[in-house]
Amino acid sequence: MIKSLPSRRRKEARPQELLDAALELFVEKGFAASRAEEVAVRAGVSKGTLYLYYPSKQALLQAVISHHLIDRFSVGVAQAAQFQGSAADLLRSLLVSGWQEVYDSDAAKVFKLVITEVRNFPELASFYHREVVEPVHRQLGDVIRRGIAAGEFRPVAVEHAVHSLMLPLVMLCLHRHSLGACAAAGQIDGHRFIQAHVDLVLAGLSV
Amino acid sequence: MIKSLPSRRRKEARPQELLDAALELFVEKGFAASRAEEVAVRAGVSKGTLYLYYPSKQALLQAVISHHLIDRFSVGVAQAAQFQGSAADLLRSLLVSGWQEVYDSDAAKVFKLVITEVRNFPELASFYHREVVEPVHRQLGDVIRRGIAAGEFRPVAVEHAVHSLMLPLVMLCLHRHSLGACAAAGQIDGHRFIQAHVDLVLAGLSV
Amino acid sequence: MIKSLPSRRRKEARPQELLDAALELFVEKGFAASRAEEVAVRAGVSKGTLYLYYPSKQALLQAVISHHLIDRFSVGVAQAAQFQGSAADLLRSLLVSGWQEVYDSDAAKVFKLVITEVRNFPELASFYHREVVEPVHRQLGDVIRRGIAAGEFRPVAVEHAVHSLMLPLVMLCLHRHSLGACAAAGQIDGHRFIQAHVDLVLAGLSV
Amino acid sequence: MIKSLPSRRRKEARPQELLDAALELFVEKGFAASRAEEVAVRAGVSKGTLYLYYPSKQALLQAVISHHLIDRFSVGVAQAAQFQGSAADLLRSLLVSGWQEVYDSDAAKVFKLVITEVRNFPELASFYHREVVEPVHRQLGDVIRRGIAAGEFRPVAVEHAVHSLMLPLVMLCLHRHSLGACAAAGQIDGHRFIQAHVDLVLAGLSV
DNA sequence: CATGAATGAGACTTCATTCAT
DNA sequence: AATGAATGAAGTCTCATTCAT
Repeated sequence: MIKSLPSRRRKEARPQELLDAALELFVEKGFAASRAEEVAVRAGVSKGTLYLYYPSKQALLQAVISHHLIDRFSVGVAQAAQFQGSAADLLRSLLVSGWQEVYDSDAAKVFKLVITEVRNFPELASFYHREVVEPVHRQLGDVIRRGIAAGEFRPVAVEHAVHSLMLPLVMLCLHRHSLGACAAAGQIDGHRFIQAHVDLVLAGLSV
Repeated sequence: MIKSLPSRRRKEARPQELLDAALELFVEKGFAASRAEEVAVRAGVSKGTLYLYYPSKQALLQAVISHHLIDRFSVGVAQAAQFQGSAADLLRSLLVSGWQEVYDSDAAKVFKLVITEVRNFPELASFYHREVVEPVHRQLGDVIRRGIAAGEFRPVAVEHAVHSLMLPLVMLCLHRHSLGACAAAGQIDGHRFIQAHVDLVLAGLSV
Repeated sequence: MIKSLPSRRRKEARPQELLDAALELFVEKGFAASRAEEVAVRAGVSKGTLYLYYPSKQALLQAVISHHLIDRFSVGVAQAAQFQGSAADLLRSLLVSGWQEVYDSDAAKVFKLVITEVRNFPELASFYHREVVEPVHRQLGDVIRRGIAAGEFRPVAVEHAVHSLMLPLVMLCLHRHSLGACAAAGQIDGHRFIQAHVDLVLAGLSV
Repeated sequence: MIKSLPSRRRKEARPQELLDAALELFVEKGFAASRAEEVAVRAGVSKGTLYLYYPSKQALLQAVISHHLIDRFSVGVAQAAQFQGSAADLLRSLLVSGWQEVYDSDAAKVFKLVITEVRNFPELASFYHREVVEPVHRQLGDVIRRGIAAGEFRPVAVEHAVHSLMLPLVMLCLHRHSLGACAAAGQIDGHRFIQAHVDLVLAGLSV
């Protein structure tokens, strides 16, 4: 077998390569329908090696999800606090380029994985809530509240407005890795939709 | 074993009972992690009886999905065509109570199932697109175009507006049967959100 | 369902129809690979009806074999005893037309069935030996011994000579219902071979 | 568990051990009535290991038959061509010791297996015909034709004479592994019968 | 008598996990 | 550390047999 990298370097990269392979496969086939051996093969190692790094298939799933979600959505709160412009500009700044990036990243895959597997692994629910839902809602909710207080937005129900902003963005990620991955389904131009959607909701929010 | 109904009557109900049990279980655990025998037990029959009605576990999945989606979303087009009021009123009429009902129905579960399983059963993609995406998009798109033509709505990109309306409603259904089913996750008041979301987007659409 | 015969008559014929269907199917697929229901269907009755006549699939097998072998090969001994011609003529008379008939009959199928199933149902061995091997060997052995005593045949080992006569005839029956039933295999003209074979062996026996 | 051999060595022997166990069991019980696990146990491995080497029970059957028949009967043709003695001597040389060996070998079991299973696996028919029937018939037919041409044999129908020679030898193999394996059945002294049979038929062939 | 829906033991096959090398 | 042969629990599906109608 050809190894293009020195084995020291490969060894250190193993856990990451396994996580990548696992994420890809779990999103593609679902956790239960994915074979541990295929994860290993995609990562370029043998079945046994997988078990050197992760004690079980389930532990691998949890590592995959933790790895991609921890600390990813809890940043930027401080940055938002000191933003100078309007609430609408801040939301645009936070959401458009931020979620275009998410949409293209592995985090989009992780959303699919969480939605798909959370009922079999309920501990994922609190983890996901703590690492994703909570920080994002706190941040966006604060900005919307600030906009309402400043007379920039209509006095809407903040929680619902946050959901109106966010649910389509999450759904877009899910779609990309479920129906959107199938030739027979309609495609969505994600980047353009994110822009259009944020614009539309902001128009609805403004006085 | 107690049999409260004559077997003739039971027999006719079997396929439906099996479909109901299968939908419930597949949504709960995912298709691959669900055991055929548990579907049978939930339907109150034995393993063998399941195979009397469906030749394989996969055929059962397909029957579940077909049963709930066929013809459900292709109705109401004619009704919309002759609607007299404003485009906004028509959209509200179509979406709010319509999707509150969907949200409470088995169709919501089927959305979860389709998103979860479509990559393992790609034929679901074209089926879902034909039975759900296509009719809904055609209908909503037409109403929005009518609103734009009448000067009631701003000239937005119609496809994106449809997605802004629909993706959160679908995501809401998915959420109900994934994270929303877990105690540890945040809950969403679906009915109120549907109302608030449609209102918000319509506000964003109006001139 | 159309019943072309009065049900009284059909009822009386049931056991025979079931035996015929079972023989055909067991020879075609083997006992273990044959389904009880298919026997019933071929006999034109339902699965349940089969069990009204035979208590189990194995009982059906035993009935099939008994029915076709009992008393079929133990006849003709007396007839042979009073035959006037040469031993060779007697053998020709007994074997040629007699085994051409066997070759065309259900008995040929039963040979296949016995050979195929005897190791799973050892009681078949003694039954077959008593009803077929013993009578045939006694009869043919006697004729050969008479021919040797009369100076018509060379003093060969009688048991081996009987086998030289009989084994190809039995093998011919087996072939008809195994390889011979497959298009891809070579065919044997059974009737002509029986004639030629008996002639050849009798030539070998004669002084 | 005691493992007397290094696993490398064991591994290489696995396929052969499985083939041997499968042949034995399939001949004993028939293919359909044999359980894959019992094949594995007889080969000293677990159920799963069987599937490491053969992808299905049916593939195992085909491997068993191929393994024992391929190239076994297509040899010796050249040897026969340059034989110097009489046709009768050549036939005796080819058949007597040759088939005594076959009779004692696994090939005898394979004959039983082919006859028993060919109607469920029709691809066996062409395989058997190509690997066994064709080479043997060509070879024996040539020798008989040579004997007739040399005036050593009577001008008999060659194909029938070949069958008169061969069918009893094949039947003898079948018998050994069906009725002959049952205590309740009559036994045949195979080696002596082969000798006697070839002598008898050659006597019948000679002018 | 006849039916065929229902059952559940049992067979094939898969695959997560272990462990000797 | 890495491998991959081996295991056996578990899952899908079949089918002989039963029994209510």
